[in-house]
Amino acid sequence: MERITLNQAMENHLRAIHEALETNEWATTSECARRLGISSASVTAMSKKLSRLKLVKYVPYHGVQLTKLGEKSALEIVRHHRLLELYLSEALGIPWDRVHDEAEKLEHVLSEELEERISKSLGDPTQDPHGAPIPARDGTIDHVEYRALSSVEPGETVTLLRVDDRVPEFLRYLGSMNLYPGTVMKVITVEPLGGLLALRVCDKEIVLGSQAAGMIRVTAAAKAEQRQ
Amino acid sequence: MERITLNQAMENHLRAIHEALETNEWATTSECARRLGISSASVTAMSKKLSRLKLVKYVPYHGVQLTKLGEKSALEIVRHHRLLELYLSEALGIPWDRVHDEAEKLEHVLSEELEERISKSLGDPTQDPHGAPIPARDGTIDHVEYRALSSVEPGETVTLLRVDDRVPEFLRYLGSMNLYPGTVMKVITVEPLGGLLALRVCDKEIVLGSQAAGMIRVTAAAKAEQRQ
DNA sequence: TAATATATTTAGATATGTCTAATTATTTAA
DNA sequence: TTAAATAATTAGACATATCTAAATATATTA
Ligand SMILES: [Mn+2]
Ligand SMILES: [Mn+2]
Ligand SMILES: [Mn+2]
Ligand SMILES: [Mn+2]
Repeated sequence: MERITLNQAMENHLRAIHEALETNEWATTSECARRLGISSASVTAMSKKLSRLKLVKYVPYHGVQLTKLGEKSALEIVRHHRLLELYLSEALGIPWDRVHDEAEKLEHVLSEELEERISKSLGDPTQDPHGAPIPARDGTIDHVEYRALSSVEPGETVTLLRVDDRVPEFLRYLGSMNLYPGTVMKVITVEPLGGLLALRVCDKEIVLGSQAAGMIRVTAAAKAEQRQ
Repeated sequence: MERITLNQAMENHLRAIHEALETNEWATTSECARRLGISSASVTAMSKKLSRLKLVKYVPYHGVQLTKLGEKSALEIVRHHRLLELYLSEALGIPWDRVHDEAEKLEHVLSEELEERISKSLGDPTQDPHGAPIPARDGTIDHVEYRALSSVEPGETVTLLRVDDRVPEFLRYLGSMNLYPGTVMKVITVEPLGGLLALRVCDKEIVLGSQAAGMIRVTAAAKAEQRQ
């Protein structure tokens, strides 16, 4: 598996593709465009380029999938990104709603030596501040089964495992209610039409909209071990 | 003094100009080209651009000087660069010969918030690992008078104040002899032709070539306070 | 001062990643 | 199954920073 030199644009696209593939079989052009904040035409151009370099399988009008080589390359960036998020949060005290944007810039200029020292100084962690798994040095990554909180039935008790890290206001809102990865919560009621969710967390009642609940991933708490 | 958005190329040029102006009245095209590792033609193009933006005074065939605005902008990058060098060295243990190249990449993606937290965590330092002054938040910077070690007369005792940070092999060599900013040294002899320099440092004798001595800046030790 | 060497600029080209508008393909709804 | 809506691609353009080669200016030497 040959070594390929990636530039910033390629790295951004690869990470976007990787993250799109966490929930879908194909990374569609428009999904990548949305994640990257660029036009679909630009994504198509990059899909062709990455395909030429054997980093993705590109099927016109369907989208892309990562090849083995592309997966490996993407995981290197993802590792950079998530290690940085944790380092910024733990070592420098940057609030969890701002680490994503910082990491997005730093991930491209992190040398392997610096990556290694950051990882060591954090004790080779396996989770970023939002509950996403940090790929290991060797390119392996935990594969956790999640459910969206919005799909949980009333009466169930679940553990918060992971939250979407891209919307600062959302993260600040969660933080204000002390909803972090590891938090155990019981779903009390689900509004039939709007999907409004009432939760009990440590004897306090919290109400979440369906959009917020869709950005929160949990697992069944019965078998779910406490984490963090 | 209006605020200007700089991109990476502009930042690199401004820092190169600033550093060239530490020893010369004009930053010449070829000096900037050498520092940046690009062609003179490219430097000319950027000089025009920076001139149009009122960041430099550009006199064709002579070079550039920083305007007030350009000086302020350059000092922001220099602050990023030197703070990062110190942080990488102190907080992450990266050897002093490798921090320059790392900082060169990181300096462009350091947010003001991150800069501030790094500075705080280091106790708002005023010197980088190579003895260069770190500009303060407000854009002020220490102005120290240096002499090149190569211009010191035999018999004089001087204190090492600052070394060129761009050549890793040179820095490793200095490190192997324990020559760091703050080290006091006595010049024993100077070879008349080659400029070979014999020094006494802590009762050990060290011989330096003229090129190395030219990259080391010192001050007269009689009135020079011990530093670091 | 004139000739030569060196430094700088100009002209023209290239690589890259992005855009908009127009076209084409796919999916959804009637 | 056709028509309409949505998604993706193509074509063509643009901004940017770099390059090389040729032309021109400045500095140095004879
Ligand atoms: Mn993130
Ligand atoms: Mn990024
Ligand atoms: Mn440096
Ligand atoms: Mn740089």
